[in-house]
Amino acid sequence: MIKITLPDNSVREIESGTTGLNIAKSISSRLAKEVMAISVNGEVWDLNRPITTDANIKLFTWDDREGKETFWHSSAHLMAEAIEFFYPGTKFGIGPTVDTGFYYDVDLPEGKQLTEKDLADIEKKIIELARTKSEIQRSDVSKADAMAMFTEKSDELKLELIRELEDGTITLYNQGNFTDLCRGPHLPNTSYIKAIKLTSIAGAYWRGDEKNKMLTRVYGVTFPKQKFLEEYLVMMEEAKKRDHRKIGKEMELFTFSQAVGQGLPLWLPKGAMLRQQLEDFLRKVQNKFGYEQVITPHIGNVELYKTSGHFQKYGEDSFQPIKTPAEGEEYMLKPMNCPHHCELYKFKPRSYKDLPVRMAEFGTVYRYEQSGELHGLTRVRSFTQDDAHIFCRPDQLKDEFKKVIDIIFIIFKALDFENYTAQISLRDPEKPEKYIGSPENWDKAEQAIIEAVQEKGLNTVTELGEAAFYGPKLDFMIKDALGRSWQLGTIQVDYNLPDRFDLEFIGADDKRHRPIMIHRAPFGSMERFVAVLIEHTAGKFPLWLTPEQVVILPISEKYNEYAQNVSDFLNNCDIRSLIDDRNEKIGRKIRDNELKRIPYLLIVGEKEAETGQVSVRKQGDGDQGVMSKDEFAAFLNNEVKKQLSAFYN
RNA sequence: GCCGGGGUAGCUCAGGGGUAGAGCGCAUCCUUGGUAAGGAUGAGGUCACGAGUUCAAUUCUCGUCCUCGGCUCCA
Repeated sequence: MIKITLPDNSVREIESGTTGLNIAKSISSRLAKEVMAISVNGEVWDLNRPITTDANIKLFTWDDREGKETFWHSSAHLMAEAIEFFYPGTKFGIGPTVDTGFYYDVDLPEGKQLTEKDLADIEKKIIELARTKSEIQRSDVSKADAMAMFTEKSDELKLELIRELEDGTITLYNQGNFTDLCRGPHLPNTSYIKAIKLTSIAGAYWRGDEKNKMLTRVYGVTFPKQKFLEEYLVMMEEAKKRDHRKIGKEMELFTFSQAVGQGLPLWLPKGAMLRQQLEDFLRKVQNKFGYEQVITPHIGNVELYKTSGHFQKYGEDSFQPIKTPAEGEEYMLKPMNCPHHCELYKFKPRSYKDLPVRMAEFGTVYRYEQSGELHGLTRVRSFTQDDAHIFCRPDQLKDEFKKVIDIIFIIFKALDFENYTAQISLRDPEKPEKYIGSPENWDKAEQAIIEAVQEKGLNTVTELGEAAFYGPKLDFMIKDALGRSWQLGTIQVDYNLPDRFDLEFIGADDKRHRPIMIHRAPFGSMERFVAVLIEHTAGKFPLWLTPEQVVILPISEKYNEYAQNVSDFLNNCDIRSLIDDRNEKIGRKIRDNELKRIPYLLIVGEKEAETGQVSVRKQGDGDQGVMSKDEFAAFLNNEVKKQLSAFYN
């Protein structure tokens, strides 16, 4: 007999060799049906693997991440079996799970190709295979046996993987006619898988290295119930409606032109207005935090970027230098603002009493991103950073860093961004050649971020190898409508640029000292931020950001005078745009489709003219009642306040 | 940059070797004047661009540009 301990700390005595599935059965028959995996002393196991020692266990179902992963991992194997059925001789790379579903990288036989049209057949086959209720069996094998087996299949992808494994740790999983090298765990049998959707097909480099062969990656997602699949499909449809590229076009916020060039966004009037609102908002916040606005040119001498180190790092992948009539003189479109700001810092000697110096600029930069990477407004070749650089003393660093976190919180709160991930990006200790600057400075910079984050009580994940080449950073990531993660806010600690630019301040000791630089951009870039904002609000921006809010619709011309009064009033309320149906003095004629998008409609008619009132309608919310001018003022202010309250809090 | 889909009216898309289609939108007129509407008529297209095959190319082939899904990259 062995002792197992459940998550609630209750202990059960069971026979040695009992499986997770049997334990689940002994608890309840319903759990036995839903359970998908078990953790044994912290390690996730197959349900049908015998437990032979005392253990802490936890059972996982579809509701647990571990349950889903086991489910999808088995699904990947099943898909591989189906693909092998249609394309014998296919070689299999890796088939892991992702956030939603799984994929398998496959190398199809010479001359064969998978297209979207083939997916339906594979889906059918998978369901067919699932229904056979094949057991998924685990077996330990020696390295030699594993090598022999995959040599016979001449699957050099698997052989490459096996070569890197240690003898004694190699396990195979088999279901039906398919055997795969795999660590597991897996479902007991294939019948759990009830519904499948193969979502897409794409190329992917073997082992993620662009020097390697390109394999075919098939993405899929499976569910234990048909209903879950249907819900998933509906959700994806809904998500597509929120795509900022679609809404941006419909609302006439921005566009692209082949003639202007790839990845170069053109902001339409309404989009420009929206963006300006965001800039004004941030400028106000930054003013409160002691920032000063600066303005720098869009180009800079190549030498400037050689000093900063950016040219050596990115020169070949940038827009190439611009020649001038002068022999040998070259300028670059600026790919970042920092070097310009360093020069601003240097324009006069700085005292320790002057620090911190906080320079802010909505600076437009130009980066030649790989063509395949461009994506709506989230990845473009010209974008405007809400950039600022803080030059401070070492003793001010942590405090300054924390204040930047505060600014980011103000922004996220005002715009209801709750589901962000804060990520500390540190250097990759195994690839020091990727970074500039001394290890001591890197240690200091990384430590400063970690401490500031701890003191702010921020939940973070830490990623090694994600740092910028000149310093570590704290990034705020937000997901778009389709669940893709984008970096928005970023704060970076930099000891290197001050060195390279030989920045100094005079200390209280009358000696020269090196300031530390913080790079930061709460929005990240205006382009990307607007994109994410569109997807979060589905184009229903907070009132204070809405391009057009109120329409006056007089019923007949003799009320124009009254409409004019209302219009004057609205103008005083900082309402940007008024549209009137028939009064040309106020505006152009309104179109029906425009009317549908406008949040507030005022109807000014005979009754209202007599009583001095307006009928107010709110889009999606119907009649708000008949109001006097003052009542309407109060109403509108209240609406604005509702939207602003988050900011005021 | 790489693999694989696309590019037909302002938008969403159908079609297909013989001079181009729908719905929505747009324009004009009518109707309606407490209404986020109804009707009639009409204007919009070198079928992304360039070359080739052909009696004939928007359709087939190749190249270029752009775009979409991934991969790689992301100062």
